[in-house]
Amino acid sequence: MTIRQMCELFDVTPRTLRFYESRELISPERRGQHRLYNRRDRARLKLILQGKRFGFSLEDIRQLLELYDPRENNVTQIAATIEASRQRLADMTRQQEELTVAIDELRQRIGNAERMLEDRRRG
Amino acid sequence: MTIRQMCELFDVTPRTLRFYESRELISPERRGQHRLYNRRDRARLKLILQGKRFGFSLEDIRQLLELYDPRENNVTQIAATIEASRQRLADMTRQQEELTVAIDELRQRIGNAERMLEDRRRG
DNA sequence: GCAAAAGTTGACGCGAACGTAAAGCAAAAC
DNA sequence: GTTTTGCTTTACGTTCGCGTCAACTTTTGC
Repeated sequence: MTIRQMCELFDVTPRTLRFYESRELISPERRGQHRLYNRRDRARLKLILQGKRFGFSLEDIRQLLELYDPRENNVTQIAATIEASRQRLADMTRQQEELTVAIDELRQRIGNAERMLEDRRRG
Repeated sequence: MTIRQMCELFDVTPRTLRFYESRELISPERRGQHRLYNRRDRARLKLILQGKRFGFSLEDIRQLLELYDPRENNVTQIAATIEASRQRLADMTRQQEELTVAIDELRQRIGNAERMLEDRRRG
């Protein structure tokens, strides 16, 4: 799959893909000079974009990707990856709890505002 | 409450508080030249920091704050605020759904990695 | 075979969200 | 009473995550 096809599939620009590659988040094969993306690359990109929506930095995401398909077989490296991942998991569970509360409150606020707006419009 | 007290309470720098003020996210009183923060300011700052953890921009957050305690009484303004807030709510619910799935998967990955690590250490 | 399209590597630019250093004022401590 | 402490504004600097040329090669269509 070419870079253009990837861009259309995931709604990103070529610049973005090359940038992620420069940060070692993806590493497509080369046919001559051109890049070729396979299933693994697509899976990684999907995770990258998801991680971004959760507010993680690209460096955080890079570490998570190590867990999802490891390149390093060093034992201490793996342990470090696990530890970093545990931290991300803690971030995510806390965020989930906060989200639940925040969503509930936001719904109520919107409801109030809607009623207030209706009152204003009538009288 | 002085700027320094705010900083300690919320673990931010004075620069950050002044920056948020310049973006009209908070507007503390003045005693002479000095800033004084009240309960309302603290509530707003709490929401700001929470919004940031959810990955919202300061501009997104500014619009949400309008909903939480409105300054504008203009009807069309209120309607716009409600609409923007609905969008944020949609973002948040989607993020919540994604988070649930992602947390589940990450837990499994960590579990796998831990078992793998144990195997390596033994053999 | 040759132009156009698609891809490549620099390199500089940019907005967001602050960091940081400089220079000054003002109340408070000694 | 002057030195320290705490806050102020002004302004330039920095990092992240790309956007945007520019200049070049490579592949593809006709």
